[in-house]
Amino acid sequence: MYTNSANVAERQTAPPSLAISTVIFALRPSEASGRPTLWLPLVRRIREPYKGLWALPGGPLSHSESLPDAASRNLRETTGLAPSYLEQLYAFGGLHRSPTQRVVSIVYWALVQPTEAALADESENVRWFRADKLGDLAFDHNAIVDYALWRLRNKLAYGSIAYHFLGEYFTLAQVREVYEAVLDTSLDPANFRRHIKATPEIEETGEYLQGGKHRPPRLYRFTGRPGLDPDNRSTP
Amino acid sequence: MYTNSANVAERQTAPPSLAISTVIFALRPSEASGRPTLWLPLVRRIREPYKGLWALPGGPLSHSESLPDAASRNLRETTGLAPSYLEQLYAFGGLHRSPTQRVVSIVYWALVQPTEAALADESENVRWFRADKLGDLAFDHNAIVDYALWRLRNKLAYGSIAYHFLGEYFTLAQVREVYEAVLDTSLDPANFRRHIKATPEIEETGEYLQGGKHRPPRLYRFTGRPGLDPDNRSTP
DNA sequence: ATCAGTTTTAGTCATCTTGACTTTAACTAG
DNA sequence: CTAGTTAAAGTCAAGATGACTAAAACTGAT
Repeated sequence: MYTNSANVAERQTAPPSLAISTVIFALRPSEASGRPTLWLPLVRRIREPYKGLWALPGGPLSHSESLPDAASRNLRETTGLAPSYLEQLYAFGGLHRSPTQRVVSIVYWALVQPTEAALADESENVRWFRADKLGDLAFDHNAIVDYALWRLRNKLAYGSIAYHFLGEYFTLAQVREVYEAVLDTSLDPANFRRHIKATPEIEETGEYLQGGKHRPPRLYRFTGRPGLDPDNRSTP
Repeated sequence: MYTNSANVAERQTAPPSLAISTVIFALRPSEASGRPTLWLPLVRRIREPYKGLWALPGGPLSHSESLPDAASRNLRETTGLAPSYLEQLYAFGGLHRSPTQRVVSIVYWALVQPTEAALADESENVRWFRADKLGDLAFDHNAIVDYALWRLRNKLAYGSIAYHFLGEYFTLAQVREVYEAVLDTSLDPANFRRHIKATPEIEETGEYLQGGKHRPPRLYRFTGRPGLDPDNRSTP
C-alpha cells in the first residue's frame, strides 16, 4: 500500500488507510465430544508485520465496493463460503494497531451454516480454529475476536440469530445445541422449548427428522429476516 | 481534501476518504410545555455539496488522533462542550453518500448534560434542533440520526445510560423525565421508582432537592461506569 | 393556622414470566 | 416385548411487572 516507498514524513501526513476484516463463525463438531462448538477461519500472514502469525481475513476496501460487499468478498476469497448472516462489528482505529502505518479497520462478523462450513477451503495458509483456543494473533486481532464473541453471545441471548447457524429446517434440540455451544452453558430442554416456541418467527412444519435413534423430532423453520442495521438493521 | 484538483479518473482510483461525524444529544426544555425534550446541534454547510443545508458536525480524521478523540474534538469545536458519554455508532460507507467522492464516515454519538448544554455555543451556522423536527439534512444524515435515535432508545431501555443526561445528583423524577422524553411515553412514577431502585448502581444520598413547590425529593447518585466498547465496552 | 393541591414515597394485588421438575409419547436396539 | 432414550407437554413455586391505593411532606392561598 503506502509502505513501500513512503518515508516517515510522508507516512505521517498520508491519511490513515482503510481496511475491511471479517470474523467468521461456524459451528463444527468438536474432535473430543462430537458436540457442536464454535470455530473460525484464520489466514497466515505471509509478509511483515507479524509474518507467520495467524490473522483475521481482510484487505483494503476497493473503491467501488460497499462495506458489506467487501466483507463478503473476504469471506468468499478465504473460505469459498457465502455468509448466512453478516453484520458490521466495529471500526477499530487505534493509533498503534499496526507498527508500520496507521490503519483503520472496519470489521464485520458473519455466520455460516455448518453444511457449508464442512466444505470450506482449507490450505497451508487458511485454517479453522476453535474460538476458545486461538493463541496469539497478529495486530489487535485477539481483542477483535473477543469483542465479536461478546456481540455474538449478546445477540444470541436477546435477538433471533441462532437460526443462521442452521439450515432451513431444524429441530428445537439443534437450536438448543447452538445456544449451548455459543453461550457455553447447558439449558433445560423443556424450558428452552417453551421459550423458543413463544417467538413468533419460528414456524412448525409437518415434517419430522427421521433416522434418529429415538422419537423423531418435529422440524421447524425460521421465517424472520434479521432486524436491520442502517445497512441492515439489527438489535444490539 | 481531494476534490480541489482531482479529475474523475483520479477520484475513482484514490482510496475512499475517511471522516468522523458525531450525533450529539442533549435534553433541553421544550418551548411549548417546558418539559425536557431531545435536541441535537447541527452545522450549516458553507460549501458544496449540499451548501446551505444542515448537517452533523464532522470532519476528516487527522493522522495522530484516535477515533473517539476526533469525535470529541468535533463536539468541542462546534458546541464548546465535553461529552459525558461517547460511543461509536456505526461506519457508513455507501458508495453514493456524497455526490463528489467516496467517503466513509465513522459516526459517534454523544450525550451532554443539560447544565452544560444550556451554555453551548450557538451562531449563524451552529444551531440546536429538536430531534423529532429536523427537516432535510445533507448527505444521508437523516438516516444516521434515525439510527442514532434507535440506538439511544435501545440503550436507555436496557442499559444504564440515562444518568449521563443528568448531573452528578438527581432525583428519581428527573430520571423518569429522561425516559419519558427519549422514549416518548409516560411512565407510572411508582413502578418506575421501584424499577430504578432495584438497580445496584443507583446510590441514595442523604440530600434532598430543596426549593421545589412540593415535597422535597431525595437526591441520588450514579456509581456505575458505562459498560465498555472495545474502546470502551457497552451493551447493545 | 389551616386547607387545598401537588409531588414523593411506600405498599397491595392480580397477572405474567421463569426455573426446577414430573409425566407421557414415540421411537430404536436388543 | 422390553429397556433405554429423546421429544413434548404439563405442574408448581418464586420472581418480576403493571394497575392501583394511600400516606407523607411540602407550598401557596385563604
